[in-house]
Amino acid sequence: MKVIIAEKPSVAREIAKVFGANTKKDGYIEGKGYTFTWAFGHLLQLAPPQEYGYYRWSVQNLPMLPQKFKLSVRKTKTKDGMVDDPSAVKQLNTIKTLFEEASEIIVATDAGREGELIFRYIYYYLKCKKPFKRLWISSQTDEAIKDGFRNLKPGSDYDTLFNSAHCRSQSDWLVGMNATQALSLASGTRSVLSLGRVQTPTLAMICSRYLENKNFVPQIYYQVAIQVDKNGTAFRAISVDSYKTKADAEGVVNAVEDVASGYAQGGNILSVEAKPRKEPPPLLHDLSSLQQEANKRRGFTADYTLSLLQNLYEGKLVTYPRTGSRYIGDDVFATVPSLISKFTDHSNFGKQATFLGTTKLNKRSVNAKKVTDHHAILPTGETPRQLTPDQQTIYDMVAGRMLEAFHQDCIKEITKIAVQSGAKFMASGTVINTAGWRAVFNDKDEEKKDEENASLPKVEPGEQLPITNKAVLEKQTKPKPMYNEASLLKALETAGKEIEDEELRYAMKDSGLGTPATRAAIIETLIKRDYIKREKKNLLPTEVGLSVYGVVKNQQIAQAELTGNWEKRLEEIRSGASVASFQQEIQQYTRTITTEMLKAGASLRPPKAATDAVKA
DNA sequence: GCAAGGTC
Repeated sequence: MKVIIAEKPSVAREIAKVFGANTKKDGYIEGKGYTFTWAFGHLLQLAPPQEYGYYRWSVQNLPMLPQKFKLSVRKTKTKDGMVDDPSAVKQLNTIKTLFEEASEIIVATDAGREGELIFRYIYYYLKCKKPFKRLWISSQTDEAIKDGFRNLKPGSDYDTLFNSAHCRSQSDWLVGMNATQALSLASGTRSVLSLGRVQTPTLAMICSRYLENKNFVPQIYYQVAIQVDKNGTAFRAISVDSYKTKADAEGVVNAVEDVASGYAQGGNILSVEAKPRKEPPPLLHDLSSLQQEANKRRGFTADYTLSLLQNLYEGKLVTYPRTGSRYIGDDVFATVPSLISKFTDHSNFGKQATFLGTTKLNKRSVNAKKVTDHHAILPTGETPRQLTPDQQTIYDMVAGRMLEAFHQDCIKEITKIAVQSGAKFMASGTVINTAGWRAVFNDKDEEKKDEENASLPKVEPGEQLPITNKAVLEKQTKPKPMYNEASLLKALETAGKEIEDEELRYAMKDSGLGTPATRAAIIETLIKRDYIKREKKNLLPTEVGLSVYGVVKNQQIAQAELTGNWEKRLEEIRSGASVASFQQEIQQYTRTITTEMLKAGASLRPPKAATDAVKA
């Protein structure tokens, strides 16, 4: 019997369906001589410190450098503390039994570093010796699955990928566990002051932006606005120059030849420029872009959006949610027309779905090379029933984005009019000629914000028009805004883009900080540690967060570069480089950061603890 | 009591 193991039940079900296997058992599916089982993500993790004899938090134990790492069942929190997650224990037992009966194992965990780790940890934990082959596919259409099974790879082809995954895992443990204990112990408080490769740079970003914003000194400057009239249609133009003092601006405003000053037609049209601009549709959503959009439009937290999506996914209404790709392959694209046709009766965008049925689809979101472990989020075509209002919101964002992504370009005309009257003034306006993809949601709000003159009247160069109003505008330079969940998610995705070292920047180009699946959890961790808090839509550091930032801000652990550096080394390991030298470096860094935190953490001691320390 | 990674 061959056993196929997937990363999650949904994938195992898809594969079983292609084989025509449909005998459902507890924890697996049987049929056609195969058994299809699954994990629930990581069932196993690197064992916590106490399993190496580091029973209590103590400076004497630091740094904790286990000779050999152990694996233990994923833990879950109960009222009696951390216990083995019962669902993981049960599934592991199922897998164990199936592996014992197997002649061969086919590994169908996600095609990536963590997918490899999920399987190998299970395989080694169960001390399994059965031969295994690797299924390597990035979409779950019937064709992709069949094709993948015709091209099964030897399991050993992925040994170096496992090595890089294992190194990632161990390095995060070593640096995170040790730095956390060191800082917490040194601070003398009883609270946990956690540090890690991802959470600490994230905290640093929030704190540094907060301080930059708070210490920003706004500069006041002035501009002059005039109102020009063309046959009863007024438009506003702003001085091209800005002025340092109010007096300068008043000088300019006084020179404007407006009607009130006795000039019937004092506005001289210098030039009119009208340029058409094509605006291609947005790409399909990945998790992060959807979280950002839901936060902007509805104020949903990243965590809440993920949980709504998970509900929809479990209800088989949307495809896999924790994807980092905004593209689909040609195989999935082939199913898009029929997916779109399911929305022709939709109350909001039925009309656009019907229209798309009659036209050539835009293929901007179709690129198999940019599909990684999973493709972009799509509706499945199943009919939703009884969604909560928030679930409906998210579902509509997924479905609506699909319609947008395959729709036509939006064609705009951007008009700029230059007016001379004492000084030079400019008016600009945007007119949408063909809505294209923008017809789907028909949201005008977003654009109106920056385009005050949505449309401008037709004028010709050389025309002399009356100026019906004029005023001095007082303006201020603005600081970069504080982070909110949307802008932070974006920043995490693109973290590393500004790294100077080209190699490190390259190593991070496809990753950023954290992964789509973990970014929401990182934000929640920082909140749980009392490092940051939500205030209205913003994420602001607390006193604790700022003082931890003060201690670590110049350390490597607070820089996105650390991830870039690791990614570069991990990629080298994946292509065959030695594991030992990277492990040596990590051990050395663990010693360094532990010493540093034990020293620097003392500055976090509360006044009483500090006095006690002096007495002692 | 602690990381980051995955998922119900």
